Amino acid sequence: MPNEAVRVRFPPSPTGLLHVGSARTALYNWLYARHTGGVLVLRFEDTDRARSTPEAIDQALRVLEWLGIDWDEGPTRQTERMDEYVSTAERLVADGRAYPCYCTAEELDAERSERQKQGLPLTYSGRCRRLTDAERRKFEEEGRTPAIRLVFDPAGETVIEDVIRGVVRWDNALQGDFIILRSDRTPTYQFANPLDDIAASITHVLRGEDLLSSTPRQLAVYRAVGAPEPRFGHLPMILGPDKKKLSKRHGAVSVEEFRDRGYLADAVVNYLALIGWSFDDRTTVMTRDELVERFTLERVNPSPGVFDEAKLEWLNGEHLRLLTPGRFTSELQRYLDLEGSALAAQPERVAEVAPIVQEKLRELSQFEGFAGFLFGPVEYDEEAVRRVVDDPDAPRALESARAALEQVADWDAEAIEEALRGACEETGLKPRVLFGPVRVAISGRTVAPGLFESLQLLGRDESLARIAALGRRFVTEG
RNA sequence: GCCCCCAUCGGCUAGUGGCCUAGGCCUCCGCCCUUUCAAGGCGGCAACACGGGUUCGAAUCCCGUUGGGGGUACCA
Repeated sequence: MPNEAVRVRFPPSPTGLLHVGSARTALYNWLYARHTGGVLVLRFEDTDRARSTPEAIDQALRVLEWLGIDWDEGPTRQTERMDEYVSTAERLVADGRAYPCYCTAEELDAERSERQKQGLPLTYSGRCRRLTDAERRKFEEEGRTPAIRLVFDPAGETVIEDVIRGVVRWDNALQGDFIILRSDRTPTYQFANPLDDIAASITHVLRGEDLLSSTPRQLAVYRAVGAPEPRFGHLPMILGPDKKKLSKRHGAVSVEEFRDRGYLADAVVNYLALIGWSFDDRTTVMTRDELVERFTLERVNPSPGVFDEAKLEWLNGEHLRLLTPGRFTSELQRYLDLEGSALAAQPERVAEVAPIVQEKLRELSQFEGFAGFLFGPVEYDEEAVRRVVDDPDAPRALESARAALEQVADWDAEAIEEALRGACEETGLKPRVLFGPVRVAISGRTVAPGLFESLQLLGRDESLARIAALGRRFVTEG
């Protein structure tokens, strides 16, 4: 029943941190492979030796693992296949499909600016293609080492049926012969990339739109070596809030930063899937399995999308709530360990507190500020304290709460709630008026987990002590 | 300069000629939840870039303009 086995690939160049744009490309390839039961090939394009680093490879591997993107073949590296690129280039020269080019960078620049001036496309003139043997010998004697250029037939046009953009066409006369092997004998991206895809029998090339205009040149390589052509699908770019290509100056753009800030991999995957793809007109929160089941190329959008951190944050909250309590606790503990938080040293306490914050957090990084008062002494937020001090009902609220809580026999959330509501009736104070000061008294803030659960976890003595302590402020400050 | 791509609320998007006085989600604003709130519930603001066609009928098709993006390297 599967027609043609799908074979896709993700070929990052290990020259820096894995960008969210690259991660999205990896994700779409992975989703497509998993959805179709196909194969995902991982390969590192490290022919740019000056910029490629082993650290970047490790980092990319860790990020993919964290995101839960696994691959079926590889990882391979282009530097392992150097001989292959060179011998293929030589064969193309022997076949007359490529030729040595002796032009220097300066000559090329001059040519380009001249064409620029004339309003012509900036393509290579092809002058070295017509060199005589004698001229070649002369250049060699001058010590020039040639690069190899592939002959690009200027006749007609190159047409593809892009999987997500439809028909795209280019005038072949505007392409020009391009370099496939540098003068140092290393291959260019335009050459190594298609050759590797051919070797891996890739059926679908799904990549960013920034690579759309390099398609004709790569197709020329397929044709030169007589390989069957793949389908191409160019994914929309991810933009920053200013609609420019997303970059460092927009803030966090490496996937690791989001991991370190306490985002869940599932939330990041869900969010990334939604930039450029949608399932229908109403589904937003999806698990990894749902994404795999629903992902199709037909629903990928061709227009670029802005990276919206606010929505990622919200989605992360949704995914935090989707976790089972046990899983939430372990994710939280893992995050605290990673951050080197002091709270990480009290895993039992973390496990006790986790359930009462799971409904409220959007990011794991909020935990410490949100529930730190349950781990040690309170740190009073000045603003919160002032609100209590300015409240004429506060002294009465604190005193009645203290008195009521003192009478609680079994110190659990239910009994605590009953006692505090009783205090409301007795004093005639509205719950929000009475509970507010109590909250500040025990947590030091106006924002905290559920009040009754917090009191229970804090313990009777500590709770009463904190309420009394805040009450004393009225004596000294009032 | 030249080539290519894109164009629905502030953001992500649904919409493939009539179901659209354009739907959902995020943000923002307001209200509610006899517990604050960053959680939950409810409600509100807010868009088919512009101009021509085609058609009985256009957000949807065609052309142009404008705007944005990408490419134009011995980077990938």
